[in-house]
Amino acid sequence: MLQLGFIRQNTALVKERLAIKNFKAIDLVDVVLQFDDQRKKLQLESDTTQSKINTISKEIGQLMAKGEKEKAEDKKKEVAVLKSSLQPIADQLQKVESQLNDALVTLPNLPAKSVPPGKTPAENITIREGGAKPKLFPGAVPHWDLAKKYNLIDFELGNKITGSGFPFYINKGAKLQRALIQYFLDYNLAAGYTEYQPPLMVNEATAFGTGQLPDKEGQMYYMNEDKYYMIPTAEVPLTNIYRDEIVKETDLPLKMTGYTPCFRREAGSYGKDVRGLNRLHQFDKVEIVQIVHPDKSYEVIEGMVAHIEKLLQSLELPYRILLLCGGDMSFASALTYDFEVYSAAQEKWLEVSSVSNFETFQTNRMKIRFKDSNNKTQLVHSLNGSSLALPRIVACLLENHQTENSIELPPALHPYFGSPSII
RNA sequence: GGAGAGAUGCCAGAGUGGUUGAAUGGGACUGUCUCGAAAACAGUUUUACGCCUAAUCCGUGUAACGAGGGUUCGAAUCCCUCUCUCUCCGCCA
Repeated sequence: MLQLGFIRQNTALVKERLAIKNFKAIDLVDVVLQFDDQRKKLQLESDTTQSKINTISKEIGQLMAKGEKEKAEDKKKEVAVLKSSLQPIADQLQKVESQLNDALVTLPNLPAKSVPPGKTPAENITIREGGAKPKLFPGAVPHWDLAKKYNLIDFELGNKITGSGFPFYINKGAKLQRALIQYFLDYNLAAGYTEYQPPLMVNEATAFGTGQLPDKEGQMYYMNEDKYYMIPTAEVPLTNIYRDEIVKETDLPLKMTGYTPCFRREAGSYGKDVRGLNRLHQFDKVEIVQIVHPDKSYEVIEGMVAHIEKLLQSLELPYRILLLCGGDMSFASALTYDFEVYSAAQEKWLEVSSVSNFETFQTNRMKIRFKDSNNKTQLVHSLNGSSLALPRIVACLLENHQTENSIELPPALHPYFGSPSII
């Protein structure tokens, strides 16, 4: 969430930036400030009264010790009066605080200066492209056909066992998944990330910390009995590792990576977008997360982009990097780059990674801070990126590298897969 | 799932109703000493939100001893609920 002090000091700028993000309820900014004014006023009243009560209570203690009971009784009456006057103020304060909080939490993060205006994905800016689109032979087919032909993935079986969007990976298909995960993790470890295997279910505080709640509640599977959410991405447990902590400045940057299945309800999705591996309810992903010094985050995000770009190059897939426009960015992000790979048989681009700088939006919710050289506590910045989401990578590997009677894998995968091709 | 014990500051660990935001020890930091270091000695050492302020300094108020309620003039200390940890039993990959 945004920092109140910042909103107060830069009200015009905040409104201007929110507009770039295509946020409709700009008036909420003023509402927030009004609630904050009320809150301060009420707190002053409440604190002053409480202070008086505390003073008198101490006096009562001293009187009792001296045995001056009557005087003490008089003081008690005094306190009773103060307390009854405090009650309505305290109630009001609590109400205003929760109203303030509700409104504040509804405001999305401000887009960075470099974010282009725009409302739809069409207005995203292509930063660069790499890798050549392959020329497929006549008769080349989409990945769902290849998956069947080589018995790699069974979608129907997944339907039987769970439901649509929960495929089985079989034989070489399962091994390819395992190879990719291992390769991606090793690649991240070599770049200095620490590997974590986090829980796949998280509690409410955790889901709130990274911004899934209250905004994207319907996107997550929920365990009603235990009040746990299935993670939609490893970002959620990984970023929350340092929730409510004041880290040492010298420990920054904190770099975490982890492989997890991800669970998304994807309510409302249908049609050809969900065909095959394009959109699933459960999929595998390797994630990278960084907690960094606020001065460094924009440098770090470029580093993360370069990191993922090299990984994609090693897979020999045609890709492009998009700078997302204001309207297409997520609620919590200040700057997002999307990576898309070209699916040659479907003849379309598929998103396989999203790299974002959240600045203090998440860390303000999670209270992840550090002490700077002046010994002042301030919020760190958080970032994350997929490196990478597996299904669409698999789809493109299968489609783009298919030959008449096999699928050739890029050399980087050979040691992990144990063979140069899928036959 | 059943029975019992417990949850205090960076860590260990006191504290069972009244100057306790919190003893003591350790750690960390600062200073003295030293060529430097160690030792010794002295000092400092939580966070959030108000007020004051040019100030994120200083001063000052309120709150926080797992979380949320309650009793009381007053609660870390008493009561209730929840969460978590430990021990024993049961179950079990």
